Amino acid sequence: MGRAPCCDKTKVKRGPWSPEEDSKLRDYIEKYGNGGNWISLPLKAGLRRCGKSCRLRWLNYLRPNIKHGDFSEEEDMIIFSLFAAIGSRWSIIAAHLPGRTDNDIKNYWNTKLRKKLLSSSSSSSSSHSSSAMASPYLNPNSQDVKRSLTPSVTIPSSSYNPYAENPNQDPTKYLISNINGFEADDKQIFPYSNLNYPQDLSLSDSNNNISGASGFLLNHNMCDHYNNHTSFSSDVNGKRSETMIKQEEMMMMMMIDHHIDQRTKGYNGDSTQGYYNYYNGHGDLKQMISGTGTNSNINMGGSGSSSSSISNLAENKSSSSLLQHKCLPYFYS
DNA sequence: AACGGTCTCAACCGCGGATGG
DNA sequence: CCCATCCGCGGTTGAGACCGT
Repeated sequence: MGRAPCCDKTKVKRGPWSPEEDSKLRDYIEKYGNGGNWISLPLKAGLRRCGKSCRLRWLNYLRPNIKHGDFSEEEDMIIFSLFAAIGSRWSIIAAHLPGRTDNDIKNYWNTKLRKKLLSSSSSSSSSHSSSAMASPYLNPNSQDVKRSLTPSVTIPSSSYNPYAENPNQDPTKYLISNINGFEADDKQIFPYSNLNYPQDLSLSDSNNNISGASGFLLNHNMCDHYNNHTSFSSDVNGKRSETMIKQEEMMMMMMIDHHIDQRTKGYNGDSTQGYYNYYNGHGDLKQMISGTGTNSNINMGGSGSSSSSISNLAENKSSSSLLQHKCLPYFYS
């Protein structure tokens, strides 16, 4: 016995919305809101539509400040990064892309980005590219990743090749799930659904410098990592699983690569040094973030003489405003 | 111009979770 | 607790647009 339908489908209109219906729905919601009840809204608004259909139409199309089409390369980058980190949680990804809807991002992924990912992962050679599509963290086997990390990286090459071992499996899913390595317990590691992240983060800093986007992603990941460090440190049995370690490694690789990528574009954002160091086992993450460590290897780098910890960066007005105002509270909360 | 294949994206479907009685 | 209801989400569908022949 199946689930009862949410409405009587014989009495509601289905299919594309007419301009008149859009107008009715928009007018009603702008005047009264949805009243906390989508099911009863269509009746009140004089629409012969299912409440769920109204909700969808509003959220995906009529809602103010919706952006459609023309995803920027930075948005691609963010989608790639978040998809690699959390998978197909479109609503969460959408929350990081102001004006974009989960449906839009899902469609965009399925029709465009997914293909680009597959094409980039299948072309193994390439010099380091600044293109989001060719970003080597999507293919940890790439020579670029190996070159950008130290020889201590010990990721079995075959296990990351979606074609070598699982030719019949959806290569995208396999690739991503192996980058993540945490299909089963990702909520423990990246509990995005429970985060208190501010939803209004902009993607640029106060100077409209895109390095803010870099810092945004980077530091959200770092926030996660930091806030859940105990989850990384051990499982319920007090052990660190290979999966957990791999997750950390992969996240670090992503961060490093993303920053290298940003720098090749001429952005002078946060240094990658701290991530290298952490990745290479020289730093303690909490020390690295708080700047309390004594080993210079644990600082967050910064180019030239301006190396600093994250907390120092927070004092620096030239650093990302996101870092200063949005992310740090989460480090210290 | 006609046709068939492919692509896009708005909309639908059904499930799981949250909430409240 | 249990149950009913609703919300929100991700997967899927299909009509129309687009493109190549």
